[in-house]
Amino acid sequence: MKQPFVPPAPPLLTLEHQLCFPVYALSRLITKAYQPLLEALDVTYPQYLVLLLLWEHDALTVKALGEKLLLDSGTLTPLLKRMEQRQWLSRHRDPRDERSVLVTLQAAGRALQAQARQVPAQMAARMQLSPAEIDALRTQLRDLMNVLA
Amino acid sequence: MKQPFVPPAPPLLTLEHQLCFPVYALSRLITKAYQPLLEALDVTYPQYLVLLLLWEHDALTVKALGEKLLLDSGTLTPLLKRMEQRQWLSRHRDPRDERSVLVTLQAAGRALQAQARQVPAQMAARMQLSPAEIDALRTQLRDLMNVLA
DNA sequence: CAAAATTAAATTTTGTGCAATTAATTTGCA
DNA sequence: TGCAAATTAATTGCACAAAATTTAATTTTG
Repeated sequence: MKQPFVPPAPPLLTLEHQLCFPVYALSRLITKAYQPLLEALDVTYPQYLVLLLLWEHDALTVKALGEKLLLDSGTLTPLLKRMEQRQWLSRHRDPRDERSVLVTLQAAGRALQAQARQVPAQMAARMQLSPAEIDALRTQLRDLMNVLA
Repeated sequence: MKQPFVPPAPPLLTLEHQLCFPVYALSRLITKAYQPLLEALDVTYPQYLVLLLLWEHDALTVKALGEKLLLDSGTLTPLLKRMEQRQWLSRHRDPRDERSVLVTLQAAGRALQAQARQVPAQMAARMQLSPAEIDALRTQLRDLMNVLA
């Protein structure tokens, strides 16, 4: 016999019902999935993101990198210093505005691009998503980013 | 006059074309969005996730917490010690298996639940998504998690 | 039953992230 | 011109996050 309907109190305050957790956990899973691909280049995941930008733009200020990656100088400075030590990039004050530090891609950093060429396709395969699915999800997440940013 | 068609090399190796970056950035934006709500409870975001689980289960081993949150003991142990210092929880070896540490919610930790009651609704409002949209996105991200986990 | 293998945490090391503070410089504008 | 306000990075301190190693306890096996 059916029980009379009693609306249960919505159990919103559980891990299972949060949107935040899948984003948080997926972010770490993705970083972990990149790792075997990136360690061939001896790059960490955030360093790879910096390289993606420098491969496109060749030189950017710390501020510009921070705006594009949503990271502040407290995070970027030590990360960039490590990359500078490996001669992937150089860091110099902009002579026109001594407050700015210009980050410039070096030859060794440029050379990494060739080794990274297959990384996006390998990751796409790993995620078992079609290009269209990836595109749709990316757009959705970007929209949500714009709401929160 | 139209140029003859030359298929451009697909610019996959740019930040803009990565799925990983929106996930990574959104994760940090979400943590940041939680912060004003959580600092009223004086909890960090990962600590809040631990509390969500303990509010549901009352007591869990470090291993069980790690499996549910996808975090290892290197991350959890210092985090749990800080929560123990505040009397939100206790940490004791399981007498039946001394290898395991049982994490048990304390009264002060239970009391935080009342203060957190409105957090999920406030976050939902902040994200400007309907319950159905949240649910759909969560499912999609969970699926991707399962592929990568 | 004892050696080997497994399991669970803790510890150590390295690398982000971010808030808050500080220092240097540039810009606006009286 | 001169100087307060704004801008830009660096620095400091704390909290994750994960890999690798260590230690201790338990289970498996011969």
